[in-house]
Amino acid sequence: MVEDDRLDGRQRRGRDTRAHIISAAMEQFCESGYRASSLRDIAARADITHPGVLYHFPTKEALLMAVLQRRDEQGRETRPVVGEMGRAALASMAAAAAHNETQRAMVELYAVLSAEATGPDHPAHAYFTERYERLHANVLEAYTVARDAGDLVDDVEPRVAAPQLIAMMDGLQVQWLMGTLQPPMARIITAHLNTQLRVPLDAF
Amino acid sequence: MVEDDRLDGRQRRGRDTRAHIISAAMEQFCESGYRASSLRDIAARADITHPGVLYHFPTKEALLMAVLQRRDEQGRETRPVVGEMGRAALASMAAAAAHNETQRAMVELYAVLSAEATGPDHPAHAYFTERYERLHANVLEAYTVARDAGDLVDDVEPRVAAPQLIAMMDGLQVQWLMGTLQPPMARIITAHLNTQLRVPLDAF
DNA sequence: GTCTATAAAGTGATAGAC
DNA sequence: GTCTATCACTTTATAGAC
Repeated sequence: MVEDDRLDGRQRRGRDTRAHIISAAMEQFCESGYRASSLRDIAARADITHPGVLYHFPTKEALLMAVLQRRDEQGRETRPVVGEMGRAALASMAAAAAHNETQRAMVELYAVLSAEATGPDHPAHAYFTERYERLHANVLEAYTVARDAGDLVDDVEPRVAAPQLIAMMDGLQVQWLMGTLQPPMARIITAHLNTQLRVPLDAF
Repeated sequence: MVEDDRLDGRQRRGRDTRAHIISAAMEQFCESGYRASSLRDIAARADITHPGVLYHFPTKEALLMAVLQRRDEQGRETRPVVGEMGRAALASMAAAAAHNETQRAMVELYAVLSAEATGPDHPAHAYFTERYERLHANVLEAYTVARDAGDLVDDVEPRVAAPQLIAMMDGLQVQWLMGTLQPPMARIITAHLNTQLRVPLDAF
């Protein structure tokens, strides 16, 4: 019988090439965005040729979607909000900001891609509108629950506070990537939340 | 004597072709960003061929810088802050947000470009770091003056409040472009400023 | 000052060998 | 499953006519 995962010929890595390509694409998209990244750049990073990449992903766009999907699967960032309630969910947003500071490549990917995907014709446009709507719904609920629990200062309106918080996190990431941000992102987000919460969060 | 601005031959528009090209490039960059815009696209908009464009601007990068420079010259947006003091300067940020809502193309240009320009190798990287530093300095001073005039709630730290406000404005623009923002940007910014000011601004 | 023509390089994608 | 070779196209930029 023939071994199913033999490594003869050029088949060096067995079969998880697919996962390896996604990692390479992730790095490349992080550095240059989607449009400016070529399949050849990505292929080179994965130690393969570009038709090799296209064997696993029919188009460049399919590869992009695979990258975004993999990112979603491995969780983080919007996930912590789900399942937690009110004040705790808000605190986890500050934690996410702290976590982001250790993930420059990921932050870059989302900053560049979400701006690119602003145009309705961009292949990731639907992905990002859905992502923003989901995120907004989660944060809105967090503020609503916190208010109903009496955790918020009086004049905080969830419908205004939710887009504010999301915007602040996104905007800080650009300043941070640009290198023009002085204090840590988490500290700035915590300070913002502390103006809305009756009992302040612990500082980061 | 030969007329200096004669219109013989193909020289239809006299000499302000240069300005015309910049306008065309501005529109194109707005819609597609820098990297995805080709000189042919821009040339077509200016009713010219692409070598015609390259006669006036040696490289695509030079054209980009001309677009950004022209934008700075015709003022707006960061300008109102200069010369105004404290509370008034902060109010003008909310006014800028309102103004932006009538300038989708411009907002798009800056959102896409500032994310692209995050990478140190991008041709507009220096432009944007300088821009952010200048903006930060202006907003920082606005908060400092406002605080010293007793216009601010007690625990507002200018060094934290400045990046917060800038981030919120940038982040809201992405949500707005994406089409996932419910209330008007100006209202959201005004609400934020009103949590910091002793006497609230008029609503927009 | 603007054109046509073209160079030189890069793009996503396909065909077919191994 | 990955390669080489290549297609059809687009890109920035240049040369030279008018």
